[in-house]
Amino acid sequence: MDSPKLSKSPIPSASAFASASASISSSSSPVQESPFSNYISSLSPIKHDKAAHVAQGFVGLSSPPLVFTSPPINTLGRPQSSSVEISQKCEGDKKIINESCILERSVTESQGLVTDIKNEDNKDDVAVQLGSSSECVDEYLADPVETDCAKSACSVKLNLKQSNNVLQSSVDGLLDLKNIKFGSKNNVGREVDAAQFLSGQSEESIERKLTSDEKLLKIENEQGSAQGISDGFQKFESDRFDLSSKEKECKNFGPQKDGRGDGCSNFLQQLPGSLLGVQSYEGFAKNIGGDADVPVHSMTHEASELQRSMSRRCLQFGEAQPEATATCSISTNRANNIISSTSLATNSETESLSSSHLDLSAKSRTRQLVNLSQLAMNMIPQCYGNSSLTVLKPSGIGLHLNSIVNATSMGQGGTASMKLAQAIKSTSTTSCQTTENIDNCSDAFEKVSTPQEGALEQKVCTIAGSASESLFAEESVGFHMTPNTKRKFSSEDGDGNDMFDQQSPIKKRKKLSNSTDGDGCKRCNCKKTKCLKLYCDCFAAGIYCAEPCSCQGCFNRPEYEETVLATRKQIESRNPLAFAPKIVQPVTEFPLSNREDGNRKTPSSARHKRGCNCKRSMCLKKYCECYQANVGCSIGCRCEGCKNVYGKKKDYCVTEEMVNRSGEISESRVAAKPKKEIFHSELCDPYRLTPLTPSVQCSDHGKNASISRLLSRRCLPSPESDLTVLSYESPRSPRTSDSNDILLETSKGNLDIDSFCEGISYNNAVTLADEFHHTPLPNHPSVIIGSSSSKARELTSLSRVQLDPRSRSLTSGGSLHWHSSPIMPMSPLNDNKKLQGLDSADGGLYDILEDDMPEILKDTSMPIKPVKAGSPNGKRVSPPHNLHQLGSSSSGPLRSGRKFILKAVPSFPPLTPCIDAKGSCNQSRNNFQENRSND
DNA sequence: GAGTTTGAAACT
DNA sequence: CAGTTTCAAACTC
Repeated sequence: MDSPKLSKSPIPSASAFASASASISSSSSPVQESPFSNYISSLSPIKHDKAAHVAQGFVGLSSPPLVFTSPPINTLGRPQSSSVEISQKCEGDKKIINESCILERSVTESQGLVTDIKNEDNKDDVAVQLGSSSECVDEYLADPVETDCAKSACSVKLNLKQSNNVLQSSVDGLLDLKNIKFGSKNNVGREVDAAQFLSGQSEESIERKLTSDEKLLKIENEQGSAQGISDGFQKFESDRFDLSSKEKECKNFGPQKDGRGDGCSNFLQQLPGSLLGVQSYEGFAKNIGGDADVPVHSMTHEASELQRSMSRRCLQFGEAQPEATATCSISTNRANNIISSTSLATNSETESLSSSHLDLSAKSRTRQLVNLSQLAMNMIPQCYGNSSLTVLKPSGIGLHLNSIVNATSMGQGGTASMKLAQAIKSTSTTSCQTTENIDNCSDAFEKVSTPQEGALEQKVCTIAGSASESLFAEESVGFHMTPNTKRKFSSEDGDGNDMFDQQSPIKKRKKLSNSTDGDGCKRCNCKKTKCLKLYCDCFAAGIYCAEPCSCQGCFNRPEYEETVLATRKQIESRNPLAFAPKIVQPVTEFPLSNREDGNRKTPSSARHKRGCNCKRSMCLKKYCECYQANVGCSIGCRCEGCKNVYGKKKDYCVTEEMVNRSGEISESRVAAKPKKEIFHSELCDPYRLTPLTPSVQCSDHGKNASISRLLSRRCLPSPESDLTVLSYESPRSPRTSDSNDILLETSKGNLDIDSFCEGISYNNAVTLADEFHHTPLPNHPSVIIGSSSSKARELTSLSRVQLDPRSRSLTSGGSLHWHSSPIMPMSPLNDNKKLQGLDSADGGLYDILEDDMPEILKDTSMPIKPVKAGSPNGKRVSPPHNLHQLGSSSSGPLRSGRKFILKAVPSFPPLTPCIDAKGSCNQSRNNFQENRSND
């Protein structure tokens, strides 16, 4: 994990903000970029922890910070920056009685930031929102009670609105001011929290500051600057729980009725999650008190805890996700967001629950929603329109063995990864906090929630799990849900803090239950490594050792956080992917027939990133990491006599072989293959080396990187070959089948994001990212082709070449690309040169991306789907044929890529909100279709 | 529970 | 990069 310090240090964030602000002005693109970074960060524990790490995440990539700063998604960058600006303005203008001026300024600035997006209408909206936000703040400050109520109410509304807006916008595929606005709004609120929080200021100090500001604000309010507080409040009371109505309003999305809404949200955001939040919450509760089922007191208490936890979470998650500023917790917030958005259902119960919850989480929600939406857009354009839930899941592609075990056994829960915990560090809370937060949330739900509680909770859990899992692509890439989380959920009390406290009885209980419950959580028994090496499952999984552990001299504990972090850094320096999930789920699922043995269907054709090296266990024992992870062996495995019940390497290879045969591409590739790969392929397929190296192979952290390079190069001996690969895959070849499945799912309308996301192989993710960055969705067909993990690489390389015209020039630029929003239209035309250059020029960056990148990013699943859907031509794909044709017919690989795309495109149509989101995408898409029709 | 086996991680 | 050592989990008894 990244050093917590980085995440802690406000400086990075500040710089990020500044850059973000700058980037904001540039256009929506920056925003889009952030999601990837987030994914990346989430996926790789290392990067997650720190906000900074986003930028740092792929240090090697040299991604420009600005890129990451994308506004909405990258809450860090934009939000903060905007918030900073706003705050500065506010402070500077404190004396200014006329809010309108402030608002106008803020609006103007915000508009300036959003230069590209600017629309008159939007402007109005922005102005309204901004003003409202400021008003809200002022109001809040002015009248603690009423404002609190109003705020809470507003926050609820805002949350809903924002979420709705975000969702809607996402659905609409619109990356626009709204998102930006939200980001900026959020930023405003955050700034206070984040800045102070990060700076280590105590809540009290914050409160004092607010108080001081309050006076000024009060004055402003008195002058009637805040129109709507009273009105809004009244309205709120009348409608406060009418979430549906709010939601409608949000959907209307027009200028927000109440400026307050924004302001409230802002205010909430500003709340550090400390006293302010509590106060607001209290006020809210008091106001609502009569109606509230739960005693105000308890609610307040919880609220305070939630706020605190939120803050912590925010920090943690913020680190976990670069995008998130200190304020939001990703998993929980997301869950909340999702819940609120998804379950916005008008139920009073839900309302009450959501209201309390929303208030608390309001800050993060918008952000999260934005992030999610963006992520979804970036990652899964097709799914973008769908609920955030779907999006979430995808993120968690890779998992540590521990995580996997847990995940498999658990299903939902998971403890916050160490990474997250590290993020927490800044807050001085332990890693357990994440879990704690979750617990708190769950508790809050329980207390506040009504009958739906269970459902909501479950949703939350699911969401959290998905989020964690996904970002692990999310980290959660990001987030690795560990057994601990599960425990907490399961446990009633679930005191997150105690989670890691070995001595706490609760832990013991948990341990007992856990050990027996088979949550799958591994606990270490390290004796010599002090749990500071990858030998330690806990450490490797990014979690602190807990009570269940029997380790000796353990330093993998919150109290030794610095040591842990330092060690992690060291290890990461050696192998950036050391803490990345070992199991990746390539999109490609081989035909069941291939997995005969796979009696236990490998959940999603997941594979071990590096593959196993079993010699004697025949992959039938837990010695085998593949087996242990319940995944089949793949080409990447060097195992001998593989009998993995989840999937024999041989089968895997056979599948590849089949593909190859159909494509007949393999030979040329084989020639190019490096010895190692040949060796692998040979193992798999004596006759033919599988041209496509499974993503798994790529995953060898350091070592594999080189391999991956070789592979990519091999794959790209000629642009044509690349094309061939693409074309080849595009058809319904076995490989494509996976993609097709995905498409089918999507077409059904039930995009199984989870599976989809999970399905994305680590490498694929990289590919995907590249593709996204480089290519607009319309062009993605090629990407689609690469759905299979093995394909992923080729595709990746190919996509790079084809998709990213800049690949050459931007060797390091890869990072940029990576970060760049997927939406960014890529120049459809790529030169063969680029392809060629790709191999050599890409160099480390690509390697990093491919090998190191979370598969989610790489995953071309998105494109795949379209391909699949569009794969009427599936058979057409005779590999050589396509290659040559493409190559010959089209002047260059690029062209061939286009052709391929054309074929694939047809399937796309349904897909993508993302694409639709941007006109450019649509245009390209249309063009593409046209070309296709012409062809 | 001790000892053995195993393969990943770490080291050279 | 390959080989060796170290380590801890998995396994066996």
